[in-house]
Amino acid sequence: MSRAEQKERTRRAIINAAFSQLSADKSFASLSLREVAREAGIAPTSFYRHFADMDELGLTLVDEAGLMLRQLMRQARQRIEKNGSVIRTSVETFMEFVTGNSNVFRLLLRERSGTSAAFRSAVAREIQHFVAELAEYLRKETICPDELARAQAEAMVTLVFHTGADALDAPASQYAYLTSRTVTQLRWLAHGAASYGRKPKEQGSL
Amino acid sequence: MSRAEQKERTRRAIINAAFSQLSADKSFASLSLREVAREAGIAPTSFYRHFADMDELGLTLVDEAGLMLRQLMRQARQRIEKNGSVIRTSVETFMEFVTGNSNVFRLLLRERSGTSAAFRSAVAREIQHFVAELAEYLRKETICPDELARAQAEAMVTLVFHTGADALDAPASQYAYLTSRTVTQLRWLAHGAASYGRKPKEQGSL
DNA sequence: CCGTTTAGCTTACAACTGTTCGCTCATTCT
DNA sequence: AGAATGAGCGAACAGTTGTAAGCTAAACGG
Repeated sequence: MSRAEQKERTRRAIINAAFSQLSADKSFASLSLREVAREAGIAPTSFYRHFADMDELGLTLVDEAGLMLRQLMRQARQRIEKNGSVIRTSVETFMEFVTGNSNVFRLLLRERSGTSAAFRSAVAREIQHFVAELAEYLRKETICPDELARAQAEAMVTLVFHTGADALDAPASQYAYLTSRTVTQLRWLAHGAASYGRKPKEQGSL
Repeated sequence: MSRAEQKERTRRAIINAAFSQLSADKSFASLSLREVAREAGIAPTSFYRHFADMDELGLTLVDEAGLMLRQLMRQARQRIEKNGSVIRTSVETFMEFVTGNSNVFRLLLRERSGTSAAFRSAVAREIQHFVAELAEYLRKETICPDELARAQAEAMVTLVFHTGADALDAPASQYAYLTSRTVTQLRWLAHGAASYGRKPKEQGSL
C-alpha cells in the first residue's frame, strides 16, 4: 500500500471515529483528542500527523456534513420531478436525512450556535447554500423580487431545520405529525408571501 | 446575619458567577465547578453545600432564564396595548431581550439542543409557555381552530428565536434589518394561515 | 448556657486532558 | 544502493478536573 494511500486511510479512520462518537449526549466539544485517537486505532500523538488541532478536525466534519446536505438537495430535486408536490417532498426528504444521519445533523444543529466562531460561520455558510438555492427556485417559480424570495427561503429553511431538531427528541411515531405540521407552515408562508408581498404595510391589527 | 440568609447569599453568588462566565465562546457545558466556585469566592468543595451537581445548577439557570422570558411576555403585552402593532412590538421587545441579556438567551439557545436530555426538556418546557400563550391569543383574535393556532404560534416563535440567534453574531447595525425581515415573515404566516387555513389541501404546485 | 447543626475550609487523590520529545522503520526519492 | 522523508509509537510532563474526608467556628435550638 502506498504511503499517501495509507495516510488517507487513517485520516478517514479519525474522521469516522469522531462522527461515531457524536450522539445525543456527546457533542463535538465534549470529544477528546485521546478518545478519538483510541477509537481510530492510533496513538494520541499520531493525531497531529493529520490535524493540527481538534478544531481543524471539527471544521473538516462540518465540511463533510455540508457536503451531505448538498447531496440531499440534489436527491430532493430528483424526487420532486417525479412526484410533483414540492413542499411535501422536500420536507420528507429532509426528515429522512435527519433520522438517517442524526449524528451529522446534530453536529450542524449544535455547532450553529456553539462556542467556536469559526464553527458557527462554517455551519452558517453551509446553510446559506440551502437558502440561496431555494431562493432562486422561488424567484423563478413565483414573481417575487429578490429580497422577498430570500426572506421567504430563510423562513422556510429555519422551520424545516427546527422540525428536524424536534424529531431528534421525538419518538418515531411523531414523525408523520411533525412532517405534516411543517408542510402546513410552509404552505402558509408561500401563500402569505404570494398574496401579501405586494402590500407589506400594515394590514389588519397584526 | 442569619444563617439561612447567608446561605441564600452565596447561593446567589454561585448562580451569578455561572451566568457571568457564559459568553459567546463559553457554554454551560464548558464551565467547571472549580472555576464557578472560584468566581463565587468559595472553596470548590463548598459548592456541594448548595448544589448536588453542576447539572442541578444548570437546571436552576434554565429556570431563571425561563422566568425572565415570562417577564418579557408581560412587558410585551403592556407595550402592545399602548402601541397597537402586535407583531412589530413583539419582535422588537424580544430583540431587546436578546441584546440586553445575551448570555441568558444563549443559554436557552444552546441547551435547547445540548447534550443533556434534562436540559433540553427544561428549555422546551419554557418555550412552550411562549407558544401556548401566543396560540391562545391567535385563537381569540382570529377564528382559527385550536390545532392551527398552535402550529402558527410554533412557527412564529421558531422564527423569532432564530432571528435572536442571528442577532448574536451580527453587528448592531444589522438589528433593524433582522427585525423588519422577521416582521415580514410573521405577517406572511399570519396572512397565509388566515386565508389558507380553511383549505389545507393542495393548491398550486407547491 | 451548652450541645447540635452546618457553611465553609484545607488537604488529598485518582483520573483525565493536550502536547513535547525522541525514536523506529517502512516507503520514497535520487 | 543509499540517503531522506514522514507516519506512528511510547514515555513523560504539567495542568486541570470532580470529589472524598475531616476539621473549624459561628449560628442555632433547647
